[in-house]
Amino acid sequence: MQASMNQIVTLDKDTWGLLRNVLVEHQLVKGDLLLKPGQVCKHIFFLQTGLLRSFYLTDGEERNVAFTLENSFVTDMKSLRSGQPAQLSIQALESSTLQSIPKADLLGLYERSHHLEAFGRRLLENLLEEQEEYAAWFTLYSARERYNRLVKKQPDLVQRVSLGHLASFLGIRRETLSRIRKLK
Amino acid sequence: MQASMNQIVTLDKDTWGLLRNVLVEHQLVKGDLLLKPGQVCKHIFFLQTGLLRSFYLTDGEERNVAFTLENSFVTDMKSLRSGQPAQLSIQALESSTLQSIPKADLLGLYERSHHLEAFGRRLLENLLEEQEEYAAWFTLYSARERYNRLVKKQPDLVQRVSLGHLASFLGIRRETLSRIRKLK
DNA sequence: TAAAATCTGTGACAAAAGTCAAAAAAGAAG
DNA sequence: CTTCTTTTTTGACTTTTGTCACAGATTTTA
Repeated sequence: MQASMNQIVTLDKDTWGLLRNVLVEHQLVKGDLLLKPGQVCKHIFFLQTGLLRSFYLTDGEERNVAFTLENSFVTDMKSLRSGQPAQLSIQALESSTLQSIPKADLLGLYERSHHLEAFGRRLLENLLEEQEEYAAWFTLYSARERYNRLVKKQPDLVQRVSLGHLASFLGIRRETLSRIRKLK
Repeated sequence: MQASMNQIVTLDKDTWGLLRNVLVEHQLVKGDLLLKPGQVCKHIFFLQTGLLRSFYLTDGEERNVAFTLENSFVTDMKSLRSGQPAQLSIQALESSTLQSIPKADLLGLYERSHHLEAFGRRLLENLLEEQEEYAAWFTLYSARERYNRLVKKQPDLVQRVSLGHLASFLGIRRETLSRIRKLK
Protein backbone atom coordinates (compact mmCIF):
# COMPACT_ATOMS: atom_id res chain seq x y z
CA MET A 1 0.00 0.00 0.00
CA GLN A 2 2.83 2.36 0.88
CA ALA A 3 4.58 1.70 -2.42
CA SER A 4 1.54 2.42 -4.53
CA MET A 5 0.55 5.46 -2.50
CA ASN A 6 4.05 6.86 -2.88
CA GLN A 7 3.49 6.96 -6.62
CA ILE A 8 0.97 9.68 -5.97
CA VAL A 9 2.56 11.64 -3.12
CA THR A 10 5.46 10.68 -0.89
CA LEU A 11 4.15 10.74 2.66
CA ASP A 12 6.42 11.43 5.62
CA LYS A 13 6.91 8.87 8.40
CA ASP A 14 4.59 10.61 10.84
CA THR A 15 1.71 10.65 8.43
CA TRP A 16 2.26 7.00 7.65
CA GLY A 17 2.16 6.21 11.31
CA LEU A 18 -1.13 8.00 11.73
CA LEU A 19 -2.63 6.29 8.74
CA ARG A 20 -1.44 2.83 9.71
CA ASN A 21 -3.16 3.19 13.06
CA VAL A 22 -6.61 3.35 11.54
CA LEU A 23 -6.31 0.63 8.91
CA VAL A 24 -8.28 -2.58 9.31
CA GLU A 25 -7.62 -5.60 7.14
CA HIS A 26 -10.46 -7.50 5.45
CA GLN A 27 -10.64 -10.73 3.54
CA LEU A 28 -13.31 -11.44 0.97
CA VAL A 29 -13.99 -14.61 -0.92
CA LYS A 30 -15.33 -14.59 -4.46
CA GLY A 31 -18.92 -13.42 -4.43
CA ASP A 32 -18.78 -11.56 -1.10
CA LEU A 33 -20.35 -8.12 -0.99
CA LEU A 34 -18.25 -5.30 0.43
CA LEU A 35 -21.15 -2.86 0.18
CA LYS A 36 -24.85 -3.63 -0.14
CA PRO A 37 -27.59 -1.25 -1.30
CA GLY A 38 -29.32 0.27 1.70
CA GLN A 39 -26.14 0.34 3.79
CA VAL A 40 -24.43 3.65 4.38
CA CYS A 41 -20.88 3.53 3.06
CA LYS A 42 -18.58 4.60 5.90
CA HIS A 43 -15.15 3.62 4.62
CA ILE A 44 -12.80 3.94 1.80
CA PHE A 45 -11.06 0.74 0.86
CA PHE A 46 -7.66 -0.06 -0.54
CA LEU A 47 -7.53 -3.28 -2.52
CA GLN A 48 -4.27 -5.16 -1.95
CA THR A 49 -4.98 -8.33 -3.89
CA GLY A 50 -7.98 -9.54 -5.83
CA LEU A 51 -10.57 -7.91 -8.04
CA LEU A 52 -13.83 -6.07 -7.33
CA ARG A 53 -16.75 -4.80 -9.33
CA SER A 54 -19.12 -1.93 -8.53
CA PHE A 55 -22.64 -2.22 -9.88
CA TYR A 56 -26.19 -0.94 -9.67
CA LEU A 57 -29.23 -3.18 -9.51
CA THR A 58 -32.07 -1.67 -11.54
CA ASP A 59 -35.23 -3.55 -12.38
CA GLY A 60 -33.64 -6.88 -11.68
CA GLU A 61 -30.60 -6.14 -13.84
CA GLU A 62 -27.08 -5.69 -12.57
CA ARG A 63 -25.11 -3.00 -14.37
CA ASN A 64 -21.38 -2.73 -13.73
CA VAL A 65 -19.94 0.76 -13.56
CA ALA A 66 -16.40 0.02 -12.39
CA PHE A 67 -13.80 -2.64 -11.75
CA THR A 68 -11.15 -2.25 -9.07
CA LEU A 69 -7.77 -3.86 -9.63
CA GLU A 70 -5.13 -4.41 -6.97
CA ASN A 71 -3.37 -1.39 -5.47
CA SER A 72 -6.23 0.96 -5.91
CA PHE A 73 -8.82 2.68 -3.78
CA VAL A 74 -12.55 2.18 -3.99
CA THR A 75 -15.65 3.45 -2.22
CA ASP A 76 -19.14 4.72 -2.95
CA MET A 77 -18.35 8.42 -3.06
CA LYS A 78 -21.99 9.41 -3.12
CA SER A 79 -23.02 7.47 -0.04
CA LEU A 80 -19.75 8.17 1.76
CA ARG A 81 -20.15 11.91 1.45
CA SER A 82 -23.89 12.26 1.88
CA GLY A 83 -24.34 9.69 4.61
CA GLN A 84 -27.33 8.41 2.63
CA PRO A 85 -27.93 4.70 2.00
CA ALA A 86 -25.99 3.36 -0.96
CA GLN A 87 -27.58 2.41 -4.26
CA LEU A 88 -24.33 0.83 -5.30
CA SER A 89 -23.06 -2.68 -4.59
CA ILE A 90 -19.41 -3.65 -4.43
CA GLN A 91 -18.60 -7.32 -4.87
CA ALA A 92 -15.46 -9.46 -4.97
CA LEU A 93 -15.01 -11.15 -8.36
CA GLU A 94 -11.97 -12.94 -6.92
CA SER A 95 -10.89 -13.60 -3.37
CA SER A 96 -9.51 -10.31 -2.14
CA THR A 97 -7.54 -8.67 0.63
CA LEU A 98 -8.15 -5.08 1.48
CA GLN A 99 -7.59 -2.37 4.06
CA SER A 100 -10.40 -0.14 5.17
CA ILE A 101 -10.17 3.41 6.48
CA PRO A 102 -13.19 4.72 8.39
CA LYS A 103 -14.53 8.00 7.08
CA ALA A 104 -14.36 9.68 10.49
CA ASP A 105 -10.70 8.76 10.91
CA LEU A 106 -9.87 9.86 7.41
CA LEU A 107 -11.43 13.26 7.93
CA GLY A 108 -9.48 13.65 11.16
CA LEU A 109 -6.25 12.70 9.45
CA TYR A 110 -6.92 15.12 6.62
CA GLU A 111 -7.10 17.93 9.19
CA ARG A 112 -4.01 16.84 11.02
CA SER A 113 -1.87 16.22 7.95
CA HIS A 114 -1.56 18.58 5.03
CA HIS A 115 0.43 15.88 3.26
CA LEU A 116 -2.37 13.41 3.47
CA GLU A 117 -4.83 16.02 2.25
CA ALA A 118 -2.53 16.62 -0.72
CA PHE A 119 -2.50 12.90 -1.32
CA GLY A 120 -6.28 12.85 -1.27
CA ARG A 121 -6.52 15.69 -3.72
CA ARG A 122 -4.17 14.08 -6.18
CA LEU A 123 -5.82 10.71 -5.88
CA LEU A 124 -9.14 12.36 -6.68
CA GLU A 125 -7.64 14.07 -9.70
CA ASN A 126 -6.59 10.64 -10.95
CA LEU A 127 -10.01 9.18 -10.36
CA LEU A 128 -11.71 12.13 -12.03
CA GLU A 129 -9.54 11.82 -15.10
CA GLU A 130 -10.36 8.13 -15.42
CA GLN A 131 -14.03 8.70 -14.91
CA GLU A 132 -14.08 11.49 -17.51
CA GLU A 133 -12.47 9.15 -19.98
CA TYR A 134 -14.94 6.36 -19.24
CA ALA A 135 -17.91 8.68 -19.69
CA ALA A 136 -16.52 10.17 -22.90
CA TRP A 137 -16.22 6.72 -24.46
CA PHE A 138 -19.99 6.43 -24.56
CA THR A 139 -20.46 9.61 -26.57
CA LEU A 140 -17.37 9.17 -28.72
CA TYR A 141 -17.34 5.50 -29.66
CA SER A 142 -19.53 2.62 -30.76
CA ALA A 143 -19.85 -0.57 -28.71
CA ARG A 144 -17.19 -2.27 -30.81
CA GLU A 145 -14.79 0.64 -30.47
CA ARG A 146 -15.29 0.78 -26.73
CA TYR A 147 -14.45 -2.89 -26.49
CA ASN A 148 -11.35 -2.55 -28.64
CA ARG A 149 -10.13 0.38 -26.58
CA LEU A 150 -10.69 -1.50 -23.35
CA VAL A 151 -8.68 -4.43 -24.66
CA LYS A 152 -5.86 -2.07 -25.56
CA LYS A 153 -6.03 -0.12 -22.30
CA GLN A 154 -6.54 -2.97 -19.83
CA PRO A 155 -5.76 -6.31 -21.48
CA ASP A 156 -5.24 -7.82 -18.03
CA LEU A 157 -8.74 -6.81 -16.96
CA VAL A 158 -10.30 -8.25 -20.11
CA GLN A 159 -8.59 -11.55 -19.34
CA ARG A 160 -9.74 -11.75 -15.75
CA VAL A 161 -13.35 -10.61 -16.09
CA SER A 162 -16.14 -12.70 -17.61
CA LEU A 163 -17.74 -11.68 -20.88
CA GLY A 164 -21.00 -10.89 -19.15
CA HIS A 165 -19.43 -8.49 -16.67
CA LEU A 166 -17.39 -6.78 -19.37
CA ALA A 167 -20.44 -6.35 -21.57
CA SER A 168 -22.35 -4.74 -18.74
CA PHE A 169 -19.48 -2.34 -18.05
CA LEU A 170 -19.40 -1.40 -21.74
CA GLY A 171 -23.13 -0.73 -21.72
CA ILE A 172 -24.10 -3.58 -24.03
CA ARG A 173 -25.65 -7.07 -23.84
CA ARG A 174 -23.64 -10.25 -23.43
CA GLU A 175 -24.85 -11.47 -26.84
CA THR A 176 -23.62 -8.31 -28.50
CA LEU A 177 -20.15 -8.60 -26.99
CA SER A 178 -20.03 -12.25 -27.95
CA ARG A 179 -20.75 -11.23 -31.56
CA ILE A 180 -18.19 -8.42 -31.48
CA ARG A 181 -15.58 -10.92 -30.36
CA LYS A 182 -16.48 -13.43 -33.03
CA LEU A 183 -16.20 -11.01 -35.96
CA LYS A 184 -12.56 -10.08 -35.39
CA MET B 1 -16.71 33.55 -6.47
CA GLN B 2 -16.11 33.80 -2.75
CA ALA B 3 -19.74 33.03 -2.00
CA SER B 4 -19.87 29.91 -4.13
CA MET B 5 -16.49 28.69 -2.93
CA ASN B 6 -17.59 29.10 0.66
CA GLN B 7 -20.29 26.54 0.02
CA ILE B 8 -17.52 23.99 -0.31
CA VAL B 9 -15.04 25.13 2.34
CA THR B 10 -14.88 28.41 4.22
CA LEU B 11 -11.50 29.92 3.48
CA ASP B 12 -9.77 32.25 5.92
CA LYS B 13 -8.89 35.82 4.93
CA ASP B 14 -5.23 35.13 4.32
CA THR B 15 -5.95 32.35 1.89
CA TRP B 16 -8.44 34.54 0.08
CA GLY B 17 -5.83 37.23 -0.23
CA LEU B 18 -3.34 34.81 -1.75
CA LEU B 19 -5.87 33.47 -4.16
CA ARG B 20 -7.13 36.88 -5.24
CA ASN B 21 -3.59 37.88 -6.17
CA VAL B 22 -3.33 35.31 -8.90
CA LEU B 23 -6.76 35.65 -10.50
CA VAL B 24 -7.06 37.12 -13.98
CA GLU B 25 -10.43 38.10 -15.42
CA HIS B 26 -11.45 37.05 -18.94
CA GLN B 27 -14.35 37.96 -21.16
CA LEU B 28 -15.61 35.67 -23.90
CA VAL B 29 -18.26 36.32 -26.49
CA LYS B 30 -20.51 33.57 -27.77
CA GLY B 31 -18.49 31.21 -29.91
CA ASP B 32 -15.06 32.04 -28.46
CA LEU B 33 -12.80 29.15 -27.60
CA LEU B 34 -11.25 29.09 -24.14
CA LEU B 35 -9.18 26.03 -24.98
CA LYS B 36 -8.24 24.68 -28.41
CA PRO B 37 -6.98 21.20 -29.21
CA GLY B 38 -3.20 21.22 -29.47
CA GLN B 39 -2.81 23.87 -26.75
CA VAL B 40 -1.57 22.80 -23.37
CA CYS B 41 -4.12 23.68 -20.71
CA LYS B 42 -2.33 25.72 -18.05
CA HIS B 43 -5.19 27.13 -16.01
CA ILE B 44 -8.25 26.28 -14.12
CA PHE B 45 -11.16 28.60 -14.75
CA PHE B 46 -14.03 29.80 -12.63
CA LEU B 47 -17.10 30.79 -14.61
CA GLN B 48 -18.83 33.82 -13.12
CA THR B 49 -21.49 34.44 -15.74
CA GLY B 50 -22.36 32.71 -18.98
CA LEU B 51 -22.30 29.15 -20.21
CA LEU B 52 -19.58 26.90 -21.65
CA ARG B 53 -19.39 23.55 -23.32
CA SER B 54 -16.50 21.08 -23.42
CA PHE B 55 -16.26 18.88 -26.48
CA TYR B 56 -14.07 16.57 -28.51
CA LEU B 57 -13.67 16.78 -32.25
CA THR B 58 -13.42 13.28 -33.76
CA ASP B 59 -13.63 12.60 -37.47
CA GLY B 60 -15.23 15.93 -38.16
CA GLU B 61 -17.88 15.50 -35.46
CA GLU B 62 -18.12 17.54 -32.29
CA ARG B 63 -19.16 15.57 -29.22
CA ASN B 64 -20.04 17.44 -26.06
CA VAL B 65 -18.95 15.89 -22.79
CA ALA B 66 -19.81 18.67 -20.34
CA PHE B 67 -21.56 21.98 -19.85
CA THR B 68 -20.35 24.54 -17.33
CA LEU B 69 -22.90 26.78 -15.66
CA GLU B 70 -22.12 29.95 -13.71
CA ASN B 71 -20.32 29.63 -10.38
CA SER B 72 -18.42 26.54 -11.25
CA PHE B 73 -14.92 25.52 -12.13
CA VAL B 74 -13.75 24.06 -15.40
CA THR B 75 -10.51 22.90 -16.97
CA ASP B 76 -9.09 20.05 -19.04
CA MET B 77 -7.85 17.90 -16.18
CA LYS B 78 -5.96 15.58 -18.47
CA SER B 79 -3.95 18.24 -20.25
CA LEU B 80 -3.55 20.33 -17.10
CA ARG B 81 -1.97 17.49 -15.16
CA SER B 82 0.05 15.85 -17.89
CA GLY B 83 1.27 18.99 -19.61
CA GLN B 84 0.36 17.30 -22.90
CA PRO B 85 -1.55 19.11 -25.66
CA ALA B 86 -5.29 19.08 -25.15
CA GLN B 87 -7.69 16.99 -27.21
CA LEU B 88 -10.56 18.86 -25.66
CA SER B 89 -12.08 22.17 -26.73
CA ILE B 90 -13.91 24.55 -24.39
CA GLN B 91 -16.23 27.08 -25.99
CA ALA B 92 -18.56 29.82 -24.81
CA LEU B 93 -22.19 29.10 -25.71
CA GLU B 94 -23.11 32.51 -24.29
CA SER B 95 -21.02 35.58 -23.58
CA SER B 96 -19.13 34.75 -20.42
CA THR B 97 -17.01 36.24 -17.67
CA LEU B 98 -14.46 34.12 -15.91
CA GLN B 99 -11.45 34.14 -13.66
CA SER B 100 -8.40 32.07 -14.47
CA ILE B 101 -5.87 30.63 -12.04
CA PRO B 102 -2.52 29.56 -13.52
CA LYS B 103 -1.54 26.01 -12.69
CA ALA B 104 1.85 27.05 -11.30
CA ASP B 105 0.26 29.53 -8.93
CA LEU B 106 -2.36 27.07 -7.84
CA LEU B 107 0.21 24.43 -6.99
CA GLY B 108 2.16 27.01 -4.99
CA LEU B 109 -0.96 28.03 -3.11
CA TYR B 110 -1.85 24.44 -2.38
CA GLU B 111 1.51 24.04 -0.67
CA ARG B 112 1.20 27.25 1.27
CA SER B 113 -2.38 26.76 2.39
CA HIS B 114 -3.77 23.58 3.84
CA HIS B 115 -7.20 25.20 3.68
CA LEU B 116 -7.00 25.70 -0.03
CA GLU B 117 -5.78 22.15 -0.49
CA ALA B 118 -8.82 20.98 1.49
CA PHE B 119 -10.99 23.09 -0.77
CA GLY B 120 -9.42 21.47 -3.80
CA ARG B 121 -9.99 18.01 -2.45
CA ARG B 122 -13.63 18.63 -1.72
CA LEU B 123 -14.22 20.30 -5.05
CA LEU B 124 -12.75 17.25 -6.74
CA GLU B 125 -15.01 14.96 -4.74
CA ASN B 126 -17.97 16.93 -6.06
CA LEU B 127 -16.75 16.72 -9.61
CA LEU B 128 -16.06 13.00 -9.30
CA GLU B 129 -19.52 12.33 -7.97
CA GLU B 130 -21.09 14.21 -10.88
CA GLN B 131 -18.92 12.48 -13.40
CA GLU B 132 -19.72 9.05 -11.95
CA GLU B 133 -23.39 9.81 -12.26
CA TYR B 134 -23.03 11.01 -15.85
CA ALA B 135 -21.10 7.89 -16.85
CA ALA B 136 -23.56 5.58 -15.08
CA TRP B 137 -26.47 7.03 -17.05
CA PHE B 138 -25.12 5.49 -20.22
CA THR B 139 -25.10 1.97 -18.83
CA LEU B 140 -28.27 2.32 -16.79
CA TYR B 141 -30.68 4.20 -19.04
CA SER B 142 -31.93 4.45 -22.61
CA ALA B 143 -31.60 7.66 -24.63
CA ARG B 144 -35.13 8.69 -23.71
CA GLU B 145 -34.57 8.04 -20.00
CA ARG B 146 -31.31 9.99 -20.03
CA TYR B 147 -33.10 12.93 -21.58
CA ASN B 148 -35.94 12.79 -19.06
CA ARG B 149 -33.51 12.65 -16.17
CA LEU B 150 -31.54 15.58 -17.53
CA VAL B 151 -34.72 17.63 -17.79
CA LYS B 152 -35.54 16.79 -14.18
CA LYS B 153 -32.02 17.38 -12.92
CA GLN B 154 -31.12 20.53 -14.85
CA PRO B 155 -34.25 22.11 -16.36
CA ASP B 156 -32.39 25.43 -16.62
CA LEU B 157 -29.66 23.83 -18.72
CA VAL B 158 -32.15 22.19 -21.05
CA GLN B 159 -33.73 25.60 -21.65
CA ARG B 160 -30.50 27.38 -22.42
CA VAL B 161 -28.76 24.81 -24.61
CA SER B 162 -29.74 24.03 -28.18
CA LEU B 163 -31.23 20.67 -29.07
CA GLY B 164 -28.16 19.74 -31.07
CA HIS B 165 -25.77 20.35 -28.19
CA LEU B 166 -27.99 18.50 -25.74
CA ALA B 167 -28.27 15.53 -28.07
CA SER B 168 -24.52 15.33 -28.41
CA PHE B 169 -24.09 15.44 -24.63
CA LEU B 170 -26.63 12.62 -24.27
CA GLY B 171 -24.76 10.52 -26.81
CA ILE B 172 -27.46 10.58 -29.50
CA ARG B 173 -28.23 12.33 -32.82
CA ARG B 174 -30.16 15.57 -33.11
CA GLU B 175 -32.88 13.79 -35.06
CA THR B 176 -33.31 11.24 -32.31
CA LEU B 177 -33.67 13.87 -29.60
CA SER B 178 -36.15 15.76 -31.76
CA ARG B 179 -38.25 12.59 -31.99
CA ILE B 180 -37.97 11.91 -28.28
CA ARG B 181 -39.30 15.39 -27.61
CA LYS B 182 -42.16 15.02 -30.03
CA LEU B 183 -43.51 11.79 -28.58
CA LYS B 184 -44.14 13.15 -25.09
C1' DT C 1 -15.43 -37.44 -12.06
C1' DA C 2 -20.35 -36.91 -12.59
C1' DA C 3 -23.98 -33.88 -12.05
C1' DA C 4 -25.42 -29.32 -11.52
C1' DA C 5 -24.99 -24.73 -12.25
C1' DT C 6 -23.22 -20.91 -14.78
C1' DC C 7 -21.47 -18.80 -18.79
C1' DT C 8 -21.00 -18.27 -23.78
C1' DG C 9 -22.39 -18.72 -28.68
C1' DT C 10 -25.95 -18.71 -32.36
C1' DG C 11 -30.16 -17.90 -34.98
C1' DA C 12 -34.38 -15.47 -36.02
C1' DC C 13 -36.71 -11.57 -35.20
C1' DA C 14 -37.88 -6.81 -32.87
C1' DA C 15 -36.78 -2.39 -31.37
C1' DA C 16 -33.84 1.55 -31.02
C1' DA C 17 -31.01 4.67 -32.97
C1' DG C 18 -28.37 6.39 -37.10
C1' DT C 19 -28.25 8.26 -41.92
C1' DC C 20 -29.51 11.10 -45.64
C1' DA C 21 -32.24 14.48 -47.82
C1' DA C 22 -35.28 18.06 -47.75
C1' DA C 23 -38.76 21.18 -45.74
C1' DA C 24 -40.19 24.07 -41.99
C1' DA C 25 -39.16 27.01 -38.23
C1' DA C 26 -36.55 30.06 -35.58
C1' DG C 27 -32.96 33.31 -34.90
C1' DA C 28 -29.44 36.79 -36.38
C1' DA C 29 -28.09 40.68 -39.20
C1' DG C 30 -28.54 44.19 -42.37
C1' DC D 1 -39.06 44.02 -41.91
C1' DT D 2 -36.81 41.13 -44.94
C1' DT D 3 -33.15 38.32 -46.07
C1' DC D 4 -29.76 35.12 -44.73
C1' DT D 5 -28.21 31.63 -41.76
C1' DT D 6 -28.71 28.18 -38.52
C1' DT D 7 -31.47 24.94 -36.13
C1' DT D 8 -35.19 21.76 -35.86
C1' DT D 9 -38.49 18.62 -37.77
C1' DT D 10 -40.01 14.91 -40.75
C1' DG D 11 -39.96 10.84 -43.79
C1' DA D 12 -37.90 6.79 -45.84
C1' DC D 13 -34.51 3.63 -45.22
C1' DT D 14 -30.18 1.27 -42.98
C1' DT D 15 -27.48 -0.27 -39.30
C1' DT D 16 -26.76 -1.43 -34.73
C1' DT D 17 -28.12 -3.38 -30.69
C1' DG D 18 -31.58 -5.86 -27.90
C1' DT D 19 -34.64 -9.92 -27.05
C1' DC D 20 -35.80 -14.58 -26.62
C1' DA D 21 -34.99 -19.29 -26.96
C1' DC D 22 -31.97 -22.82 -26.89
C1' DA D 23 -27.58 -25.43 -27.65
C1' DG D 24 -22.73 -25.98 -26.41
C1' DA D 25 -18.98 -25.01 -23.26
C1' DT D 26 -17.01 -24.32 -19.17
C1' DT D 27 -16.74 -24.17 -14.27
C1' DT D 28 -18.16 -25.52 -9.70
C1' DT D 29 -19.09 -28.61 -6.30
C1' DA D 30 -20.73 -32.70 -4.21
